[in-house]
Amino acid sequence: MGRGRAPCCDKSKVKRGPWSPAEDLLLISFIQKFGHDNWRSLPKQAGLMRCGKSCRLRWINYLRPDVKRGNFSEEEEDTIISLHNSIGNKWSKIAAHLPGRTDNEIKNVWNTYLKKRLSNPPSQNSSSPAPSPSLSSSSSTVDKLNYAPLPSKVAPQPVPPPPPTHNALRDSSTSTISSVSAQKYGSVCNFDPLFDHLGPGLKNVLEEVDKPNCFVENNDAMGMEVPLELDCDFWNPFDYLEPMRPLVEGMDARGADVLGEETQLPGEIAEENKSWLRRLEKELGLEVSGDDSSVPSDNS
DNA sequence: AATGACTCCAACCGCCTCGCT
DNA sequence: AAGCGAGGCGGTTGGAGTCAT
Repeated sequence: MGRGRAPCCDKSKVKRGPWSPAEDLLLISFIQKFGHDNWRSLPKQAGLMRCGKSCRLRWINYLRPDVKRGNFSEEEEDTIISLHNSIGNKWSKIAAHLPGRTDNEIKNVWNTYLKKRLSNPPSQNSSSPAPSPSLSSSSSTVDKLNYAPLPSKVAPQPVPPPPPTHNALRDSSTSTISSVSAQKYGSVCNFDPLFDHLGPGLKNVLEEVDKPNCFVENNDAMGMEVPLELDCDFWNPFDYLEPMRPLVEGMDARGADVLGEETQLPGEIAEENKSWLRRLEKELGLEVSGDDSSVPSDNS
């Protein structure tokens, strides 16, 4: 009589293992449009060959706009230790005290780093303190799959400034980006100058993500609105893609001028970014645009 | 250069809880 | 009250990257 738990999905028909960028984009796009009322039915509706649980986990642990990545601060570590002392392995409860951190991440940090540190405290005056987990992670698989820069142990990358907030974008007097012509950024899909250089495949993917809900193109001032479903300031698909977009001097991670002046003429894109686009298209298995034949096909 | 041990963390698994009927 | 389905949680694992030899 139905004893035993029904499997959450037909495991023979679902894809498992690491998520591809294209799957991430599908999931993000769907949740932006429709939210996630029903995780079980979500993958089918979104066109994902994934288990609902897997989608939920991927969203919560990685794709949510408010997920904080990178080093745990000392305060955060202290909070974890202190809460763990009092409530034990209640990772979700601990995570509730650390905005932007997920239970899974906290659990991993505890198991791989904090637990060891506590059981084997660094000797007094040690000149080689135990590395923080994020610092020791270097550029592992994780970095490859997460589409977000993590500090490297060897040569920490400069962390790009956070994306401009929705309000900042609206405020033409303060936004560095808004110093560029409103015409250029008037439409959401054109927000990133790189859009002009996308091949058709990547353009379709990114526009699909951006168009319906990430912003609404009503074009007063900058013409941008945050979707009702997402309580976030700003989301740019470029921030989530792998390989990581190269940093170009004088520009932020999305290629926007960070100096308050236009370092590039409208429509001009750093070669590094063009090359990055081509690699991205190849990686995603999309049609590679041909407007840039000068870019070497491989090895950066 | 090769390779085996170790580290780390995303993803999976299965149980628990909760809400609905 | 009991059964069921779905979401949530915590433990565990797989495998890529790094380090040591």
